[in-house]
Amino acid sequence: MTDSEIRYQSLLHKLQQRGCRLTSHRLALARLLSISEGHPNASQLYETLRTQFPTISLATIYKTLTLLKEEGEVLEIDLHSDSHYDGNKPYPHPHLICSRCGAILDGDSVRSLTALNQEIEQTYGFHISRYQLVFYGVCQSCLQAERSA
Amino acid sequence: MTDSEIRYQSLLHKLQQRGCRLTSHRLALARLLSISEGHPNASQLYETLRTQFPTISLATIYKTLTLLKEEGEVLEIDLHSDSHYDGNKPYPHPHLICSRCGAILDGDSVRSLTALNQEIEQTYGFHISRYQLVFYGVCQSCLQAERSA
DNA sequence: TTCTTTTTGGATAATCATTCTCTAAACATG
DNA sequence: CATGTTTAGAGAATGATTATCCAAAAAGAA
Ligand SMILES: [Mn+2]
Ligand SMILES: [Mn+2]
Ligand SMILES: [Zn+2]
Ligand SMILES: [Zn+2]
Repeated sequence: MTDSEIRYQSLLHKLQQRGCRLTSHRLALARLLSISEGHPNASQLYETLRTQFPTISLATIYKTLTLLKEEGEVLEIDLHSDSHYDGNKPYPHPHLICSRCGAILDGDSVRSLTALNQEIEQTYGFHISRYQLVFYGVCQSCLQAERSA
Repeated sequence: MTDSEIRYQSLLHKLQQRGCRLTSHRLALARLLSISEGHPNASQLYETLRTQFPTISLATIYKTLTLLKEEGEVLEIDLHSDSHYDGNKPYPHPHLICSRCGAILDGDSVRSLTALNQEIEQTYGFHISRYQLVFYGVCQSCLQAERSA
């Protein structure tokens, strides 16, 4: 069983547990989220699904995303113009956004994050329940392309 | 000269440098930003100013905020529903948002932030130009109020 | 100063992501 | 199959933000 299939089953399981009807639209969205490497927004999900399901509505995308968010199976990333979604790593983790190519990259695998969280809790007596960390700049491949040009 | 007056003069200076007209509306907004301890959003600024300047428009607030953002004198904090603004610390710094009382607190004075930035640049070969870090949770005073209750 | 030309502040209208509402379809039960 | 209940999802509404455009202010000519 591949990673994305495990993810897909997990999404379905949570929807079922909640007693939601597993319609073809919802199944297709869950699959798309589980196979998406990037971090699509609602419109991108909509446009992709519309080719196979011409009658699907944007509101259905939003409502199902909200369900999956509430079940902790999808992470919402609030950006300036809209929200993007991560269906593979539904826990808080840093994201790197390239201002050249627009890519939204995962920035987990940083050790110093736990230290930062601890320092915040200690310094400010603040009890953290969740965080959102976004870095804006230029990604590795864009930097390399620039250098070799 | 108080801190907020220094800040006020700095805002005015940048608007002048840019060749902007220093209207009463703009002066009032600059002053309000410089004396605000919290992190108001556009509507809050609007409502506050409207008592003294009944003809001011929300669009004027937004346009002046954009000017000051471009001049690096105001930091915009993108949150889920709207943007909030910091006219006193216009450089990126962490914010702590309390889900009980709604306060948006400054979370500068954390040493581990530079380590995190360095780790991101090294691990991912990403060139950071700016970041936004928001912690959600419960603030110190709300925790204390809860304990003593 | 007075008239003309140019700039731009800011009120109003438009936009667009997101949410609300309500109908029609799916489900359960007898 | 009939009848009552739930809910998916299409279309309408909302609300923060942005674009447009007119009037007022500045600049320049005479
Ligand atoms: Mn991610
Ligand atoms: Mn701040
Ligand atoms: Zn890039
Ligand atoms: Zn609080």
